[in-house]
Amino acid sequence: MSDPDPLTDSSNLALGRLRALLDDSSFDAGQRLPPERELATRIGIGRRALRRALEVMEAEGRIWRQQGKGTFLGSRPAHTPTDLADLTKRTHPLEVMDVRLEIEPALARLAAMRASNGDIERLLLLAEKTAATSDADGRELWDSALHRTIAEAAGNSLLLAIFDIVDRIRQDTTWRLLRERARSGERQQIYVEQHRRVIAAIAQREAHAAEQAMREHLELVRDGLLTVMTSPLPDSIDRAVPPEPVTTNNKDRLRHGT
Amino acid sequence: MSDPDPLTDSSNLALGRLRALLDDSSFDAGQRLPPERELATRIGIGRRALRRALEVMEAEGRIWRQQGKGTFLGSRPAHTPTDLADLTKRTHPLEVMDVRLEIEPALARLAAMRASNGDIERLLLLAEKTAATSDADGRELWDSALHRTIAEAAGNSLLLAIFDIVDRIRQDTTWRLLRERARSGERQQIYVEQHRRVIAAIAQREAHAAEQAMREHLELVRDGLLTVMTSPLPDSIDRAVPPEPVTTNNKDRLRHGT
DNA sequence: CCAGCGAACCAGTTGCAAATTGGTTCGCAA
DNA sequence: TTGCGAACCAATTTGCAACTGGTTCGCTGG
Repeated sequence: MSDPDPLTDSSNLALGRLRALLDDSSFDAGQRLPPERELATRIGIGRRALRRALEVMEAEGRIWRQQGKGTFLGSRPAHTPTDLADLTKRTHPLEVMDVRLEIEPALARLAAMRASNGDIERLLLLAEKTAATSDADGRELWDSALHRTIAEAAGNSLLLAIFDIVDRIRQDTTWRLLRERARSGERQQIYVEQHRRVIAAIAQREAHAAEQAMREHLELVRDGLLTVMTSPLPDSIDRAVPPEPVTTNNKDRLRHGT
Repeated sequence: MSDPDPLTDSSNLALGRLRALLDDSSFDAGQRLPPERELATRIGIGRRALRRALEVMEAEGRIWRQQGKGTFLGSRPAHTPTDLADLTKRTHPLEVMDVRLEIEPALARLAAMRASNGDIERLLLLAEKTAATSDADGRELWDSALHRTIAEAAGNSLLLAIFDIVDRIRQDTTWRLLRERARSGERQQIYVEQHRRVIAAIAQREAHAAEQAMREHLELVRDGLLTVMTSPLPDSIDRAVPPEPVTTNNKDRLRHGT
């Protein structure tokens, strides 16, 4: 084997000076470092060498960088609860199903207790529509509308908002193929029947039955997802590319060996 | 009683012309109307009269307006799931407690199954801290940290994000007094004991016991909230002003009677 | 050949000023 | 009293400039 990782002389020099600067200077945690261009001239070294050194320190977790913002000491601050846009990057389908299994049976139970007659009318209508639709897109739309109507009928605005969050993540485009495969075939018919059962329980105000029916439905959906995820793919379907790591430092990489 | 609502002649005229313009013209649903100033001159009427007419149509649900954006046809679009900033305006404490009762027992159960030993160490430490603190602020902080640590230990990032959303709403400043009153007195000691029980169940990996203990805890918290909300206030505490309706159309109101 | 450098360009972020819009007040005139 | 125009206030959008890290390029000196 060749040398594991020979930093170039210049980068080594930069790394040393950078550590010295950060260790004994007045930089506090969380503070922004000077921009790379300035830092490079101050240390007396080129920007490329500096960036290699910064990359090392970022890998060590001592700094973090973001394009357009700057380079900061310490570890990347935790996500605030409100930035849900990229939640889909940090979760995965099974987590989502676990959450649905916690929330939607409760919604069904509440709906059975609090749904208005108008809600129930709409639910019955949706059940028909779902059963009558054959194309994949249509099924998905009606199914989604059905579950959301139940969530609305539960009459808890906060829980509805949470349902919407989960639903938006669930509908993420990158999981579209997954959903389609999980829904195909004979499973769809069972889903329709399960929907009917949930709605019937809600219409008859049987809270416990509604909760249980919804739970059984979602458990089957989860099982379908599991089956699809663990069974091999037919060759015709091209796999999605695996997601990139958060930082896209594809260049300026340290060279290994020769 | 006097006349119920005599629209002024000018406003009536404006309303008629506006309806005509909207009905037979090429304005599609969701489209933005021309600005009021332009619309006023085009119809050939003053802006005040136009605004009265627009107010009527807004009340009818045919249009909606927003300062700085414009006037739009159709009904106000539904809230997107991502704008959580004002969720606290649309919910209320009992809804929040209902949601917590759905989510946190599940979190406790998952935590019992998946918590690392490090998590459990932290939980035990937090239980001590909570018990040892006496001031209200401190209790609130430790309590919050305790519940969140359990949520973290559950190992479901999506559920954790949802917990954070609910927790942020729960901590809304306008409910601060409410929380303080609900926590006062002998209830606090029971809470500490309940926390201990939840943590013990998690530490011993008793999933069902953890879930049940958390549920009992939250039910007591909810009962405390109910008690506080239904019992009369001492006179010394000034009540918060009731929230304003969404739109602040306090002027240009149609005049009733004489 | 190549490690290192500076320069230039790309892309994401921030801040600010201007423009636009609905919301409101005011004075004037018929 | 009623309606109008003008002016101002406040929320929102838009465009731009400046600055940042990310990337590519060509040059230089060994």
